Amino acid sequence: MPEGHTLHRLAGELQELVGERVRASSPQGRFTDGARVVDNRTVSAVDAYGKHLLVDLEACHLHVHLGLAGAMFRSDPDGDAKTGVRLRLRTPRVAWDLVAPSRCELLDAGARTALLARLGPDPLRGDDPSPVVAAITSSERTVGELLLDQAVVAGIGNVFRNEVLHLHGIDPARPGSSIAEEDVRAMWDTLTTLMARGVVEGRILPLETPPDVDRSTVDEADTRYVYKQERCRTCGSPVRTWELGRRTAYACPVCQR
DNA sequence: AAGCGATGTTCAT
DNA sequence: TGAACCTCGCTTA
Repeated sequence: MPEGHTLHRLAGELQELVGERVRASSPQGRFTDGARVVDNRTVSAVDAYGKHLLVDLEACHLHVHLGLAGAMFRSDPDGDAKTGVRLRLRTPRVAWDLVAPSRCELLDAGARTALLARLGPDPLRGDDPSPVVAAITSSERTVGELLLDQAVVAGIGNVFRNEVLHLHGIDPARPGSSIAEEDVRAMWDTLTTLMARGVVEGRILPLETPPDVDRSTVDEADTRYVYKQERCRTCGSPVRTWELGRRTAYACPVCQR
């Protein structure tokens, strides 16, 4: 499921379409008009910004947001698409199928610019974290809410926010203004590391893995410190859960202050 | 078979 | 603040 690392990984895989003329279709029928516009255009660029995927086809911009349930997968260009496929992009060599997106739309240049303008710095784009530091340390909103606000930081989802706050011993309920600048910068660095690893591995794993553990055999669900855990994996205390920023916050009342 | 929640966001009230 | 929407898989009946 998609946080920023999923989209950046996907954008990397989709580079194989750059320079290719693609056939576009909407087997599901819910993007028929858009597919008609895109059909037979050449892909000029594919990029991820936070959780947003942008596919530029000449003067046309395709915007995809996977939401909670969306996915894109590579498939056989000669086989039939599954019925639920919103958009299929096909070359003679490969087909890419988009399923269950929350957004799949065409943007003009102005709308594309406006979309990017409302996103904060993205740890996976090598952005300057200074605006994040300023936004968090000047806000009375909780740091847990701020980390999920895509205008503050782009690409963070509920796993990364809860895990990074735990790794830095910070209670999600603290106001942003109570967080030291160096702590925000340190969290940014952790996010950069964790998310980059997520791009490579295709899933979210914890910061540390014992040296004797083969990471490929690790069950992803068992590797978080607090997210969806009964007990804190650092100290064993029961994990506290509550609603914060419209999502479930998970935190250790002992480790996180 | 039905219900619900989920690594998400937008729109209506 | 609540509902809606995208889909699927797990839980409950």
